[in-house]
Formats: sequence, C-alpha cells, structure tokens
Amino acid sequence: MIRSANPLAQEPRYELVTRVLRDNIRNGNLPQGLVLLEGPIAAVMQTSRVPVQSALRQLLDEGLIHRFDGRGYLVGSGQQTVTPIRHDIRDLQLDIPRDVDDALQTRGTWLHVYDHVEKQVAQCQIFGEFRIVETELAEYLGVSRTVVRDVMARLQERGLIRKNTSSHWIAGPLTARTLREKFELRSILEPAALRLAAPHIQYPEVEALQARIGSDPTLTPEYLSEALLELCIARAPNTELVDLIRSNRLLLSAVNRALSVLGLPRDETSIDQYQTLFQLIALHPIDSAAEYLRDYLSIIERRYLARMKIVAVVSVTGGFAPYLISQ
Amino acid sequence: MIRSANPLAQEPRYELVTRVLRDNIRNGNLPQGLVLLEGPIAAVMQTSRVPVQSALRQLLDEGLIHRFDGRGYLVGSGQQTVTPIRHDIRDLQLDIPRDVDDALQTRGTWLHVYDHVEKQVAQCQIFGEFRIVETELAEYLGVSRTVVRDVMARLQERGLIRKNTSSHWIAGPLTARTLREKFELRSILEPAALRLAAPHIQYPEVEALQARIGSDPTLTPEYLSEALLELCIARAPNTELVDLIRSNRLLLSAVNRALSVLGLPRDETSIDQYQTLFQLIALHPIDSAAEYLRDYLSIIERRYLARMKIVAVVSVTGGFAPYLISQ
DNA sequence: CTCGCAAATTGCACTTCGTATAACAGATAT
DNA sequence: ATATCTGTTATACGAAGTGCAATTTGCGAG
Repeated sequence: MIRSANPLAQEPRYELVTRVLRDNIRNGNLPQGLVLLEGPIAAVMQTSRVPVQSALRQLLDEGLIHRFDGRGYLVGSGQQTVTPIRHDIRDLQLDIPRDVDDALQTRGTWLHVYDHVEKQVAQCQIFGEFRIVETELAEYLGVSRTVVRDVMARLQERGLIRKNTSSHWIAGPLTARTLREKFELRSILEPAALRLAAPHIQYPEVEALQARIGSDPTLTPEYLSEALLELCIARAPNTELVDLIRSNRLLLSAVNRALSVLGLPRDETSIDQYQTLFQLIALHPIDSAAEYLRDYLSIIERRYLARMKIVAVVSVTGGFAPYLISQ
Repeated sequence: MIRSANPLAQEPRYELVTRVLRDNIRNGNLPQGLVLLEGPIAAVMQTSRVPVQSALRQLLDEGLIHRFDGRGYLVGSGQQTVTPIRHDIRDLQLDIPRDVDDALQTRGTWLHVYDHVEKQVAQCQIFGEFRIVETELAEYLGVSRTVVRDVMARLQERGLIRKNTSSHWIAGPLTARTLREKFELRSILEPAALRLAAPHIQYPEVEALQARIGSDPTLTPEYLSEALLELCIARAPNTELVDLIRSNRLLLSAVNRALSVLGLPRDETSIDQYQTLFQLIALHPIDSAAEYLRDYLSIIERRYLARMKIVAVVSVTGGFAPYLISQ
C-alpha cells in the first residue's frame, strides 16, 4: 500500500484543520480566552466552514476549547473563567505546516497516487512493453478501481499508455520513432515558447545561474534542463503551450532518470552547451538563443537514441513496480 | 435520453453480428448450403469468436441456419438437404452497413456519447460560463455516472472544461485571451506540420481542389479549413503533432458552428485566401505556403475576435443542451 | 446607558462530488 | 470450455460547498 508521498493527503479536511488548531493551541500561538470563529478560520485555512465546524466540535470534545454565551468558542478548557479576547485570527500568524497546506490544496485521491504511477509507467517504457491490470494496481495502491480507472484515463490522454486490441492497458515500448516524434515536437514548441517568453524572463536570475555553470557541480544537465524550462520557457504567456511542453517532456525525463539509475555515464558535454544557451538568452536578442536551442535539441535526440541502443542490449528484468507486467 | 448518434453503438457485439449475418442470408448474399465457420466470420467482422458463436446460435434458433455433420453451420433451414459449399467468406463481399461497422469498431459507451457532449460543451462556451452536473448529464444521456465521469475526465484533459474551487465542472467562458492562446498555438503548430508534411502531400488532390475553389459553392470556408487539415497538415509524419493540432482546433470550429447557427454572415473573403494557400502548397516549395498560413491565421484570429464581440452584445439564452446550466 | 439597526456569524438543509463496493456481462486468451 | 480482465451499472456514504434564515455582535444615535 503506497498511496502518496504525503500521508496527510488522504486525511479529510476536518482532520487537518483539527490538527492545525490543536497544535497552535498547545504551542500557545492561540492564547487562552481567544474567540474562535468558523468563518475567519475557514478563510485562513482556505476551505469552507463545514470542515472547520467539525474540527471545532472535535476540539470541544477533547476539552481544548469551550463554549461561552456568545458566538464561537473560547480557547481553554473552561475550568476557570476568562474574558473573551476578540482578535482577527489572520493577524495571529497561525502556524500551518507545509505538508498540511499541501494536503489542503489538492483534492482527490487520484491526484495523490497519479504522480507515483506516472513516474513508474514512464520509466519502464525504455525496457519494453508492459501491461497494467486495473485490479492489481488498485490493490497495490490501496484504492478502488474507480480511482485507478481515473488515473488510467489521464495517463492515456497524456499519451503514456494505450489499449491493445483486447482493450488491456499497455505501456511502451518506447521506440526510436516515438523518441523522434517527441523531439520533433520539442524543437517546434520550445524555441517558439522561448521567443514568446523573451519579455517575461527574469534576466538577473538567468545571468546568476549562467555564472555558476562549470564551477558548481550541483548543476547537472538535468537540473539545467529544468532551469531552462522554469526560468525561461515556462514564462511564455500561453498556459496551454507551456502545459504541452511539460507533458511532452515527461517521458523523456523519465528515460533520463531510468538511464541514470542503470549507471550509464552522464552526458557532461551538454553542460557546456547549456552555458552557451543561457549566455545567448542573457544577451537578449532571443532569436539566436531559440535557434541554438533547436540545434541543441537535435543533438540530444541523437544522444538519447545512442543511449537507448545500449539499453536494448543490456536486458533488465527486475526493479519495476509489481503492477507492471512485462509482456 | 440521447446516448449516441448511432443507436447500434449500445447493442452487444453478438447482436450486431447476428444482424449482419441475418440480413446477408435474407438478401441472398450468403447462398444456401454455405458453410459458416466462426473463425473467418470473426475475422471479417473484426471481433473475437465468442460473439460470433452466440450469433450463430441465435440464427440457429431462428431457423436461418442449421447444423450438419461437420464443423460449422450451413445456411438454410435444413428442410431439404443441400451439399455444403465451402468458400472463404472474405471473398463473398459481405454487406456490412456503415453504422454497424462503426459500432463494431469503437468500444465503450463513453466513446459514443463523448462526441455529442464535446460538441455541445464546445459550442456553449462563447456565450459564457456554464456548469455541468454529473448526475444530470448521466440522466440525460441515459448512462451511469461512471461513464459521465470518464467523459468529463477526457474533456478536462483536452482543455474543454475545468473545475472551480468547489470542484464543480465548469465550461467556458471563452475569453479573448483563450482565443489568442489557441491561435498562437495554431500558428506555431500548423505551419510546422505543413513543412513536415510536404513530402507526403497528395499534390494532384490539392490541385484538383484548388481548381474548384471559387466556382463550386459547396466549398465553404469551413470545408476548406477541414480540407487543408486532412489533405495537407495531417499528412505530417508525427501523430502526436497532428493530434495536438486537431484538439487545438476543436473549440475554434465549435465557435464557428455556433456563430453560423446564430446567423452571422459567413466570412467569404477567406475563400480567396484559401485559394492562394492551396496554390502555394501545390507549387511545392513549402516554405512560402507555411509563411502564408501563419499570416492567414493571424488574420482570422482578428475576425474571430470581431465576431465574438458581436455575440457579446446579442444575449443568447436558450438553445443549449439541458445539462448545461448557465451561471 | 439603552435602543435599534446593519453587518457578521452560525446552524441547517440541500447539493454535488469523490470514492468504495459488489455485481454482471462482454470480450479475449489459454 | 475456463479463467481473466475490462466496461458498465447500481448503490451507498462521507466530505465538502452554498445559500438562506435565525441569531449575535458592533456601534452609533438619542
């Protein structure tokens, strides 16, 4: 049972709200006698009033808060009488842990398991064709088939899996042809996005990054590729375009990860090319950068192909998620 | 209860097979005494043997075929003895109606209702924001919520609907910004695809079409736009790219349809531009055609915007599918 | 100090969505 | 033929959001 990286993600909202309030009362962030009102709490936690209601009821049961003759609850057990303190909770710097905040933002179990499945499915594809059985994946994830089918539908829409003639789910294999198509798309989309992004790039950041390349060993090709996307390309004022670029890159970066795991040597020469690229971007006239990006993409396409050929020889059998059945 | 344009789509496969065989026996396509075997029939109908089995059993019940001392069935009631005719059924030109064939091809109820919903959802968006309630749509379509959720998930992935903060499904509104983004994408993708398609275009067809433009009144701008896609752009040897282009056009052609229904005058000047475009394509050096296409796209973008502004003034209330709730 | 009113707040009923579960038929593979 | 898997239905329940009506609070006028 894997479910999510963030175990809080499955808890209902009211549990999360309860947790936050409880912790903040215990650590004294919310002083004794403070009047707790549903509405403002809901606003702070970015939810509706209903989960806050349940949370307050639960805290009342636990004796951390008590009622008084007025609206809302007072912090404290109510053993000794305190004068109600009325204060906007937004000013009290409520301590909301990062993971709780994350869990409050995203809703839906399928979103929490999706990333995990996506990564596994993308990664296995270089090694051939795999089949996915809904019921097994459901069992593995500890969710119902309903959720699994939701995940599968999205993976299909994003081009990561398909159905064979007997309508079973199939992932892969990643062929040279698929790779070619993906890179062809990249070299259409990414230079175009870079041009559109030009007026919105934070040039100081790019220059700072560019200066560190070569000396800072943490700047791997993967990191730089990500940086290029986030700092430059994704600034293009066209969300659909950016989304397309992201989803098109997905399989490729999974391939990269999988190859690194296999221990194939990293491609150090591309660091120099990233340096040139960031230099060109920093120099503003964006056209040369876009042209260079296009050339660069056709170079890494060839490198990807070469590395994939190595993998084809080395037969890998183990190490896949158990719900991925090699065909 | 709408379900599908094709009512056959919901019938089980064996019903469809039965129907085809029955009709072909009745109209004499399958002569008396012909040996019917599961395997070949399954191959012709592009299905597995099980549905064919049931179909044959049913035909046996109906007395249209009968058993004999051999594998398979003989056409005919079996009242008088006939000598078995062995003949590959594939050569007999079995008459399979188009709609039955369609129904046999696509599997899954959701596929059958999808197109209908997609069209409606795309069309309403110019007129503002609409909400879709799963249960109502399910009732309207006569399917379960499972199927509806499948459809909604796909529509969401394809960018036609989204969820609001309370996770209700929302379609639209189609803003000037969305329109701009879609056209920006078009002018990135379509010229690029046209270039890639150049070696695969059937030039005689293009020339033939081009010659008819102007004189043939059936060649509307919509028709020509479709022809450009199918005859030229979609020939690009990159299925992902072509799929993206298709799904990106979807909303725009829905807008077009909706505007025509409203009675807005058709844009006749663009016919000339299509003529120029097809001429350029026929002249082979594809670059000028690609450039022209890009320019042309920026022109129609402005036209679309202008027409949308007219719609904004004319308030339209009725005429939407009942499951689309205006906000 | 009290009254009265507007604004804020809560309680509650009503919806809708997310997920689970069981079930069965259709389809395929073995 | 049998076992396996998918497609779909039906049902159920909890979680969460919304709007309305009733209540409380804040605050200024008298």
